[in-house]
Amino acid sequence: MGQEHLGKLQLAIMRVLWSQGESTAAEVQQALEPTHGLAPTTIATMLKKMEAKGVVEHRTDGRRFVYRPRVTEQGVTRTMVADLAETLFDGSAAALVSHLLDVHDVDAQELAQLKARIEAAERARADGKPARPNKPSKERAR
Amino acid sequence: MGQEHLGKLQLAIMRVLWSQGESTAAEVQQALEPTHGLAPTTIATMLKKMEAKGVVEHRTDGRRFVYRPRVTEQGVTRTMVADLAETLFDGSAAALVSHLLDVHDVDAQELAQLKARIEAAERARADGKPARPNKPSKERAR
DNA sequence: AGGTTAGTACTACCAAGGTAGTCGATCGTC
DNA sequence: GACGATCGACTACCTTGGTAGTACTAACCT
Repeated sequence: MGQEHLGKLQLAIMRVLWSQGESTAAEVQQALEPTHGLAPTTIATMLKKMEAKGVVEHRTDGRRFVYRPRVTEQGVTRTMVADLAETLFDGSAAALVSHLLDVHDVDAQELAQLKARIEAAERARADGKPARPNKPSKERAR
Repeated sequence: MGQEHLGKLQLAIMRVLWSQGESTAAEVQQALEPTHGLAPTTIATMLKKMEAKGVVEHRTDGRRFVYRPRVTEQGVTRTMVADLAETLFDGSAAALVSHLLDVHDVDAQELAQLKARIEAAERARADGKPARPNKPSKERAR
């Protein structure tokens, strides 16, 4: 099963891969050097574990391993947010949004932007557009 | 630092404590029986670990341990959401909301509610003070 | 060719969540 | 007073993320 459930370091590594495209462990390590001062071997090990999990894959170029993402940023973000929404809000995206408005600060400017987005979404609904053919709305029974 | 960072089982246990108030390990286990079919010892161990972390505490009633939450549901939810927003959206609540509108289905009715909330928040901003009119009851009981 | 270097593999550790068995003290009962 | 049922304590194991040292090997440099 493709668990696209990543930890912080794994996320950071994926971001390098997403933005830089194919990279070797050393390249990833260099990119992460400023923020995470980690040993090259740490990155290499992490990449290996991530390959075992299926989120990256590698090809061999001479004796270097060139890694490439196997999942998209959207996909990862999506499943991670969905997962949190699931455990915390019984799967309701609306409840999560609600919580965010309640408890986390969103400044006036952002509020206005959000309102515009919502109105856009409403218009899309009204136009009868499926808005976005996404996954088959899996029943969240529980 | 109070790590109020809970896993799924820990969350489930906390929910029992939050809704039932003080409970023994056995009571928690019984409450969770239908959904998680776990051994009583598992719950007891988990409670012990959770106490070590500071999210619950116990008092002794005869030889039974009666556990009680030390953190609130709001607090836990808040830090967990904030944490996800941090790792995924660089701490921006607005970006997370944006993502939710983008990618996760929020039906028309929910959109309308959300819009109302945003407008309320905007008014609150303008008035400078609190005011949280209708909170759509975070409804998750089953 | 021989030595240095780069780069992966292998191995090991720690912490935390999750899962559960066994032990020991105690309580109620016969 | 012995006896089984309770219940917490202790212990152990598995998994995963995170971290890194050591070993091996192939390439490169002189």
